[in-house]
Amino acid sequence: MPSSVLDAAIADPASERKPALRVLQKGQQTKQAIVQAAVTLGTQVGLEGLSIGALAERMHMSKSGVFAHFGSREELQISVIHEYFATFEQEIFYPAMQAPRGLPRLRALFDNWMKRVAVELQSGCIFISGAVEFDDRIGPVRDALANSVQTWLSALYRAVVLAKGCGHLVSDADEQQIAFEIHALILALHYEARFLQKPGSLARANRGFDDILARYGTQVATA
Amino acid sequence: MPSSVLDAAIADPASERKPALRVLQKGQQTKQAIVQAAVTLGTQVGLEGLSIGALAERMHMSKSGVFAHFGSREELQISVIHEYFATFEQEIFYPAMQAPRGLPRLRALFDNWMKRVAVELQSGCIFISGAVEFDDRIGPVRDALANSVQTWLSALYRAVVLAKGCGHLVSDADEQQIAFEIHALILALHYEARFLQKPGSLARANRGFDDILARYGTQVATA
DNA sequence: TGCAAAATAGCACGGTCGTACTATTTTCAC
DNA sequence: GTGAAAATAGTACGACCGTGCTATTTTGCA
Repeated sequence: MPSSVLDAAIADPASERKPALRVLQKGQQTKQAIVQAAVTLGTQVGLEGLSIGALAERMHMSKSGVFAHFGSREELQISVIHEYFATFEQEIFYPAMQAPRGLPRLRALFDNWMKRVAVELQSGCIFISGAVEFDDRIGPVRDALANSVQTWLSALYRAVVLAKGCGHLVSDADEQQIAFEIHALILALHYEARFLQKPGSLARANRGFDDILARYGTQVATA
Repeated sequence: MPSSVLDAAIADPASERKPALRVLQKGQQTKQAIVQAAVTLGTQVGLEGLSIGALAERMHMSKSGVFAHFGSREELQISVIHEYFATFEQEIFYPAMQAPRGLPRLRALFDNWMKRVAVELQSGCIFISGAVEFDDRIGPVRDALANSVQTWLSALYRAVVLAKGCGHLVSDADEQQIAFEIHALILALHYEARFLQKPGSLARANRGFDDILARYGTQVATA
């Protein structure tokens, strides 16, 4: 899939002589707007609940007008997953990379995540709802979702490994276990705050994270 | 809703004179069979994915034949929730009550839960998928689901409180925090093992529970 | 400014859904 | 065995779904 003029020219050499292949401005522009709206809608009703008709209505477009941009519902769902992952990177991952390696960065990662969860408690998280919807299915949508989640959790895991490498975590700390437990806190927060609407959940997730650091952190880190 | 002949007689005094109101055997019998099949189907496709047509096909019945037992799809969903909760009680809660109060009982509760999760990793858990499906909806189905989950989590919470009361947990242990973290382990296990199919998840959930007990348990308990 | 191509709309089809209404079959006390 | 009531089947309706096909409109370089 060519994403720029350059890519298109490389992919199709004929375009050098026949310059009919030009930059499509309007199309890609509205497509991006559709995907944005689809993410908003998808966080509310899930990837499965996302329908082209409802999306078209929200965009003040016809069903076929929306449909033409993707060619299939699955392609729309995959676009939503990619876009959602991009905002995850933008809001959580990249800012955390500014923090110094080790425990500060790990803490920044978690804190940014928690800040985002505070938003998601009103709308929902596609990585969580999608996991439930596609856990026993196969196909490209599941693959896209699983890959995105895997990439994200790997980033978390690498932050833990790096923290241990910096001597910020005790030498016998199990990085996989720590990543598992951090993930667990986020999932429980979503469940108890969003579905059960139980107060104090946010504080409990934070406290759980602090406890993990207290258990595995070294004096070097706290100093 | 009269669930026995006695209840029916009490609810409607006329039935004493007019014995036309008799025990309906066949009907309730097949209704129970339908609910059982609906639970099996529901754990696979979720409460929202549960359709009367698919259920009828699996039961070798007509759509209207199945429908007549419930009167609405919502009532079917609620029946499924109740039935699912009952098996939760049967397989996890009641057996754990046999264990002595305190930490042994808490551990039995968790162990039984883990045993059930091992089964659910192939099929799914309605309490988890339902939470995602109904987290921003209102109505009787959401209420039934939330109530069942609340009841279940309260049982877990009370087991923690009881353990602390027995002196099996340190006096400054936060029971809500402990219940939150145990719940978190189960959710992460479902996510990582069922959706991501990551090996070692079961061991990590078990290790997380052991860590909680190691942190908050007293010498009295381990002795 | 014209004109090809891209973007969007309109329409139709087959499918599934929940459910209302009616007909048929089965159950079970007398 | 009979007959009323319960259980089940049959059928139809309107709504929404994804998607293919054919207009119509809009875009943007020549």
